[in-house]
Amino acid sequence: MNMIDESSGRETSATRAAYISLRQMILMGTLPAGQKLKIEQLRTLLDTGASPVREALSLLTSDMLVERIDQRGFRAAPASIANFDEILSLRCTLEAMALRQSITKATPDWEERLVLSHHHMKRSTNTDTFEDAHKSFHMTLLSNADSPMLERYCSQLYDLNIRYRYLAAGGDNYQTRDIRAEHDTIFEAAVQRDVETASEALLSHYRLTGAYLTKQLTDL
Amino acid sequence: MNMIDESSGRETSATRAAYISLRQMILMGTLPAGQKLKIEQLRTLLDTGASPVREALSLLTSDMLVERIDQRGFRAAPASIANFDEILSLRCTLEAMALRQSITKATPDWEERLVLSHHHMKRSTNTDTFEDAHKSFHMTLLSNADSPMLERYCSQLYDLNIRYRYLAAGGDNYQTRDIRAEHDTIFEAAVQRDVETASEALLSHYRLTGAYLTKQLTDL
DNA sequence: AAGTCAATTAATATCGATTTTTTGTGCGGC
DNA sequence: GCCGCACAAAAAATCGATATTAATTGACTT
Repeated sequence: MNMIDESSGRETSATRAAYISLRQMILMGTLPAGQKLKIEQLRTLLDTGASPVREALSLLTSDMLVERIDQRGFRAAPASIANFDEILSLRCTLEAMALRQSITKATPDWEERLVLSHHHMKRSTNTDTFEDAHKSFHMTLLSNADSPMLERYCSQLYDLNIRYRYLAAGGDNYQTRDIRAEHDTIFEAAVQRDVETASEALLSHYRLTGAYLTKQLTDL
Repeated sequence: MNMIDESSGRETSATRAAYISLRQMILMGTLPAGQKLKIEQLRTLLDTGASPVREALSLLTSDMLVERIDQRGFRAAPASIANFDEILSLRCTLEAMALRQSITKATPDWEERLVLSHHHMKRSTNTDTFEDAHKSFHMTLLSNADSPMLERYCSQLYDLNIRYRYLAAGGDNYQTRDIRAEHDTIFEAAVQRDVETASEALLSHYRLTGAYLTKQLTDL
């Protein structure tokens, strides 16, 4: 979302706290897709007021994680194979676009950030840390495109995708394939400023994961 | 945005009313880009409560027409040439994608809707009506892609673009070129299910308008 | 003259209560 | 037995007031 968060850290507003909790709960499936989200229910669950909850839900609407129906409250965004396919397809288009721009404009600074985030990702051991590092790596890849809206869309789509990973197998779909190698390929190509190889690798990375998840999702 | 509005018409909620007014004011420049949006100020301006205003602003955040800074309120999204270029570039990519899918899946029903919206657009005389009909035509073109998120993005970007038209010349940039012919070309190609011609025409339509607006914007 | 800090002011965020609106239910009428 | 209607319960939207937080001002120091 576009809530500008200066150097995070401290517990700022009640709204922000609610936003973060709710977001997490929706991504991880604690709040199932499609479920009605009643203010009162969440108010007690998060132990906060109705206003922060309401506002947090409004904000989640920007992320397409929550739907708002006028006069009829909120619900967690529904999930479906069709929706998953759509996300996948949009990601492929938009990330490819962003990555191309990013590499084209490559600078030493970006290169360094890339090296670092790649390194962090490789070091991350537990699933939780890895999740963050993984997103960070992917976003760093795109960060040099110098296109805030495009980056925002990509970030949004990335998060939407997370939800389907949890849906498919409790969020732990990383060990199943040799993802490391795929990341390395993308990383190397990016550093070499090889646009074609990098975007090919990125797309294939997504399509493989996509196919894998689709299978999981249809099976159950 | 994704506020699901069943068969509009009646004045539903105060929030919705505020949303519509504020949106219009931002698009038309009544509320200038980048301006701080104080709740109290808007509350009196719209003659409504603080809660609806606040919520409306939150919703406008989804449309990227308003930015929210935690603990520091809202402001109208800034405008810049860079931002305009970004919008243009994203529109080209996403609309081309949508149009391709739309035409590929062409059905008689879609064709009919297209004919109708094209007709309406041609009939629209005054600027105000035309604006709606124009958007409707463009969205109908994409509506058969059967990809809600993609359509939402396109709609969003369309609206963001409107703002720059107003910024450039009071919203009335239509008479300046022979837009009719361009629309006709797109329309004909779409009905003929000629993907290549249609997307080429659409892109050129956007790029021409883009170049024109960029010129206007830099001149002043 | 510039920078810092405290007090003041302005604006946002939040709460608790009230008003609308929607949803759910049972009672006749057909 | 099913539809439509009033009524009751539940939930959302909204209001008005208060608590927090950020922005501003101006005196004071260096």
